[in-house]
Amino acid sequence: MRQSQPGQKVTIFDVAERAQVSIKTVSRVVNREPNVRDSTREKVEKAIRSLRYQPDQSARNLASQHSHLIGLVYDDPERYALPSAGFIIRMQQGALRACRAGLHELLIHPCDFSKRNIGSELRSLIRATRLSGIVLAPPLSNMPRVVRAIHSTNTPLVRLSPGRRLAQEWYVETNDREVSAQMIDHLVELGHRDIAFIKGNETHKAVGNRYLGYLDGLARYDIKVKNSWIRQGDNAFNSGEQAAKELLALSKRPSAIFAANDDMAAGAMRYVLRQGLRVPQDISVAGFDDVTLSRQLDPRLTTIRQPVARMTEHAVSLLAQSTTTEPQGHCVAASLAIRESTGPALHSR
Amino acid sequence: MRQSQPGQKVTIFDVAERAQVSIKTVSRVVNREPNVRDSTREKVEKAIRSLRYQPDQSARNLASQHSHLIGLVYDDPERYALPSAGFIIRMQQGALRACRAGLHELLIHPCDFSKRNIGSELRSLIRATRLSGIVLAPPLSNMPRVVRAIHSTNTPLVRLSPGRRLAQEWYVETNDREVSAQMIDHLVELGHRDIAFIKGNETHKAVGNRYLGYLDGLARYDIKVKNSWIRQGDNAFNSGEQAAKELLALSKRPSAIFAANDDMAAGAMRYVLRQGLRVPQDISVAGFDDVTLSRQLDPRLTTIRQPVARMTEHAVSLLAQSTTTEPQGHCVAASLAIRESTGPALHSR
DNA sequence: CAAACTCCTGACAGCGCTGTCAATAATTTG
DNA sequence: CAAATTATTGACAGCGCTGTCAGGAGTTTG
Repeated sequence: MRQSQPGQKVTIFDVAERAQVSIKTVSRVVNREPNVRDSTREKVEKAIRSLRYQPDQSARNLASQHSHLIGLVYDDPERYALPSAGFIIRMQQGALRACRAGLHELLIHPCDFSKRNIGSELRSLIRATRLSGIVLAPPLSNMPRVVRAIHSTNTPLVRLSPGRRLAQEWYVETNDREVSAQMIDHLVELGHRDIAFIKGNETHKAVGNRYLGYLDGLARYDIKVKNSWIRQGDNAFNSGEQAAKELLALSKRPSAIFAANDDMAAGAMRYVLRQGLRVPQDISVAGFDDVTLSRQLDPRLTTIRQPVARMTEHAVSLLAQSTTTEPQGHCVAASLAIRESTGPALHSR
Repeated sequence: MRQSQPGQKVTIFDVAERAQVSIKTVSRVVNREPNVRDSTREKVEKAIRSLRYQPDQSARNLASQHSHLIGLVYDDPERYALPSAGFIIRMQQGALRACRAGLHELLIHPCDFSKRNIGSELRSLIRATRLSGIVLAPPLSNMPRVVRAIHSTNTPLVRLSPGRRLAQEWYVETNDREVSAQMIDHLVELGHRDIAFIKGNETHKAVGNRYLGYLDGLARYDIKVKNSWIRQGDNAFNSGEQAAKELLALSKRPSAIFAANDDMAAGAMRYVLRQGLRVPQDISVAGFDDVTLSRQLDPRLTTIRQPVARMTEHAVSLLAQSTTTEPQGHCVAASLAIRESTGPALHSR
């Protein structure tokens, strides 16, 4: 009786023979197809276990005309200063989790979103590897050219935080706007009413939603929007610093600064501290994203944790259903991470 | 005459027909095999271009019995606080670059190095996907169990910064020890002679080499090694803080602190600053790794930049030759990143 | 000029699996 | 209980490519 000898490859034939069924039935069991009698299934599973059979991916791929490979496509951070590394790692982690649960492997494909020919690049990738599905991260998920290119290949696509959603499309998004308003709740609870906002770059639609959430939050407490307290940043550290400089120069300065992302919040906080002011005693600072940096700052930054991993995880599992189900969207909730950079407002000042 | 219609799959037959050769000859051209007449090669290449033919990976994989997939296996950072995210991203970037140059795709496989069964986990992965090669990052690259498991599958393996190198093995390493001594050069040039060292966890053999480099450096200038200035850390931020505390408590304190990694250096710097001392005016601090954090500290940390991306890039290209060449090692040079946390020693104190 | 090479090319048999479809077994229905 | 329906299984033909090997073209040698 043949046992799994190291190096020996166990094929579906071996399993079929051992279980006294046809290879097709083994295939059914492996692929979790319906219409297999329970007793047969068990028999086959037992044979699989005892032989330690593992289906050969390449063969499955060729025969089934798709690769069981999920592509995770995101903007290449090589151009950035790598602040997004943590973000990418978390995306990968979530996607990997779902891939393992299904029968998939993960192919990562960073690409430079400023390049013209991403469309054809992705088409090549898809043709060559026969990707079974694609998860597209922002800002690529908001680029019509890219989305169209993928659609033209008929490859199932799930977009992450798409700006405008089209009908009949798969997507996963977060409640940016809502949770952004929750940050205002938090600040108001601490006694703040003079809350400034540093806007981000609008290319990322999601970042725009954060501003709307800020407005929602203020409205909820009948706080009047003060335009001088709303500064435009560009998502980068420096622009946060600059915005803080402008805010502190005002005759009436805010007691709290909420930035549309952590980098800008960090920049703002640095400026505030350098001016000899204390955070949070003199001014509270809050960000959005919960990047690694936010926990390394002193004081640690209050921010909003994006459930990035859960988003990609969900996206991949949607992909698994995509052949059988109608397109649908999904919202994964973000949550506040309250740390030391926000504190009670000192009205006594 | 058939043109590339979107969605239409172009097979090797189409190309063969167009170029008036057999499919085997097309295959030869695609795979860059020798023994094809130049004129034939050009004819085929022209046909490939005009039809935009792309070989089907799955079919190649099945027929050739290997996957053209390179596995990048590293320790799962999910357990860590993600400081290593930048490191992982850079590994991926380098590997991807080489993969694209060759005809490969990259499969990432983070795994938890503390788990018992990584060996069988990797064997499964290899059998299922028929990985053509593996790049193994530290600390996994130093675990005999893991290395043995991979060897047992006869899959080409390149280890990154392996501790002990075995004969007849592929590896890529950096000159940690040497460059570590260069950091001493740098500090001595600034006038320092009282240089403390914070050792790291010895599991990472490479980290041990950094300590040796420190000793080499001191020896070079006939500086006597002072044991009280050598503290043991565990690679984490806190242990750096603790070490600095011990160092500052000494009657004769060092004028510079060199830590075996950036996290510990950052911890040390935080403690120094909190004591009201200035960096670098009162004490210089240097690290090793050039993690993202090091550029976000204030002052920015002088450190050593590991050419991580180039290491993996090289590793993948070694893999490509591995079938034809004898195993060999390779050393990629690291370099100093001198920033604001190191400065002239003030002997006048 | 035949013999002995080397270089180039093509025919053909799979690689290990899945899709299709037909056959058979089990179950329900009138 | 026969007929109709549904559930379960297997035979077989590829999926699109590469490895093997044999044969033809081109070159060199004695």
